[in-house]
Amino acid sequence: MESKSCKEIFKKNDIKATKQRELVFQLLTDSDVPLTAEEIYVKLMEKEKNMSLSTIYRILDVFVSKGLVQKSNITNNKAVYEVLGMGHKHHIICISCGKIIALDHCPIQEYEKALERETEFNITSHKLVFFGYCSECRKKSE
Amino acid sequence: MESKSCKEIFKKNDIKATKQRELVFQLLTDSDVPLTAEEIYVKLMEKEKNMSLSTIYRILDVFVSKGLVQKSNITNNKAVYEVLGMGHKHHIICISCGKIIALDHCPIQEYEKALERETEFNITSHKLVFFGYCSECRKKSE
DNA sequence: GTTGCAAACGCAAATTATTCGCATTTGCAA
DNA sequence: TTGCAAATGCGAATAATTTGCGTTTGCAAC
Repeated sequence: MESKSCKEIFKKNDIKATKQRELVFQLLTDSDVPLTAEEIYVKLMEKEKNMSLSTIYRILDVFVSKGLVQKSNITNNKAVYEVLGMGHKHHIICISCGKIIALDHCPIQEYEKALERETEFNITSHKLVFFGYCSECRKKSE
Repeated sequence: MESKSCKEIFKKNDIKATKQRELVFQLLTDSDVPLTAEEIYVKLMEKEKNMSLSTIYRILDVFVSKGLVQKSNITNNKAVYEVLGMGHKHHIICISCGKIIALDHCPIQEYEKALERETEFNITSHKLVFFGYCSECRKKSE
């Protein structure tokens, strides 16, 4: 059932269905946090579903270009990926433990309109990330 | 006069004054757009003020750690740096020509408070970037 | 069901931004 | 002027991501 809808999504988006792509998409769909390419690589290894890291990068690029997946460069090193239901996501990240939480609500849609008028840009997207300390890390440090 | 205030700023922030640091700081102060480490490197070369790229990175790290300069990882590759007058900056970047404009106004301060209550995070900072097409690139493509 | 071929994969090497180690130089305080 | 910790320059190391290329695979036509 799951894999069937996965194939349908691929077909609808002109993505050739391969074993690897299904595995990556499934993993992202099942995950409740954004994942890095390497995390996907490791999780698949654990499931005995080895595949090349470069393949994972290529697959993620395809998903991103089709709008199925959002890529976010939150920190200065690794990018994280997550499936997009509807609408884009923002994030809040704990600078102590590195935990990343996705936020569905977007508080700046009206501001974006004003900014378009002000800057004469045609704005197509935006990214918003909050940094701080999560409740667990705050408790630990007390 | 300029260089004097530069030395004063260094002294006030416990930063040892060196020729290289003054050059980098001056360049950032004079620039009306955020610069990458490599852009700084090239601009100084053009002024016959050669210095090592790794030194530039180290100097920028010092400035950032003292709060004099903001480092922003807007795209997935190069970080950009800019001096901070007061308050942080957001950005709008043209996905056609790559031009980056800094925005002084911050539209999400109230939202951040609400988010702190909602997520139990202690939020210390955030990043906001808009992507789109600037007026010049839109004119060109017409 | 075969066949053919473009597209996808795996692997290793390349690329790119950034950092690090270490020998040399420099700013500043005594 | 001297001494020494801190800063610099250089090249090598790192780490994430991309790319080249030979092999494999999905799928459409037969």
